[in-house]
Amino acid sequence: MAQFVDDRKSATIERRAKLFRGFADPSRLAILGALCNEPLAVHELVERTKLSQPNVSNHLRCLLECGLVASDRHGRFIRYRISSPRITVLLSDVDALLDVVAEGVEACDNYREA
Amino acid sequence: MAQFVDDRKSATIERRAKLFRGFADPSRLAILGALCNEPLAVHELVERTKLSQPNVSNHLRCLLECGLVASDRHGRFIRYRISSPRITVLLSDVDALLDVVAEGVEACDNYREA
DNA sequence: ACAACATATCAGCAAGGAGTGATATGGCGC
DNA sequence: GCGCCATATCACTCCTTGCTGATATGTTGT
Repeated sequence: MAQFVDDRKSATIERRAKLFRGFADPSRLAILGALCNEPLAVHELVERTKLSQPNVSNHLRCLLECGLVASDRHGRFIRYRISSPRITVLLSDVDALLDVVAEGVEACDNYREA
Repeated sequence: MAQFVDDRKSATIERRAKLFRGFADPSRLAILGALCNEPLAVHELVERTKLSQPNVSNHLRCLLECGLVASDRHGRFIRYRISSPRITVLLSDVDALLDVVAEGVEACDNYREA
């Protein structure tokens, strides 16, 4: 088993932090969750997630740029889809970890509960 | 395969976001990385990570409360350790996902590059 | 060309969250 | 009990980030 990185300034840690940051918002997770179910157009995502259109659009911009989603235009519609099955793996493993620490996470007052 | 959650207000999504938030900081990841290698006392973590003592202490408080780490006092020293192997699994998952999206994540200007 | 529809972008605001320097608290040795 | 060492906490500052309402841009149908 390789050594784990502990240098705050290392590229690995920076990248990891950035990627985790991309998942660390309820609205973002709602969009990803919807897309894990099936590919969807923006207005469909707006409907599913109950988020505002500009908000959804802005999140999608970031997801697209990060390579977490991909898109195809169909006339007026742009359909978005998850770009890698590793995303669903990550969500499952977060849930597995939550099984162990849910109580603590809930009790912790360090991050907002939105 | 179960349905993925897309309701921004659901407890599942809130919890996930909160847990991801706990990993979404380079300093936090540096501490976790060090602890994945071996159990350490605060001053050792300060040394390894090059972070300030109050900073390390504050992060540890949160990690402890969330149940991500556990601690044992040895006289003057309090040694901290990772509480679940699922944490290392999650880090591996993120690395696997980064293999696919590193370029995009790096290019994305949406989150700070610390 | 124009209107309707779908989506992206912009500017501004408010809240969240990380870090620091100083200080408080707890354990140990004499 | 006191001084030293280890660690926790506090108050404040500053930067980051998410969202909104308005507007811009792109596509389609007539």
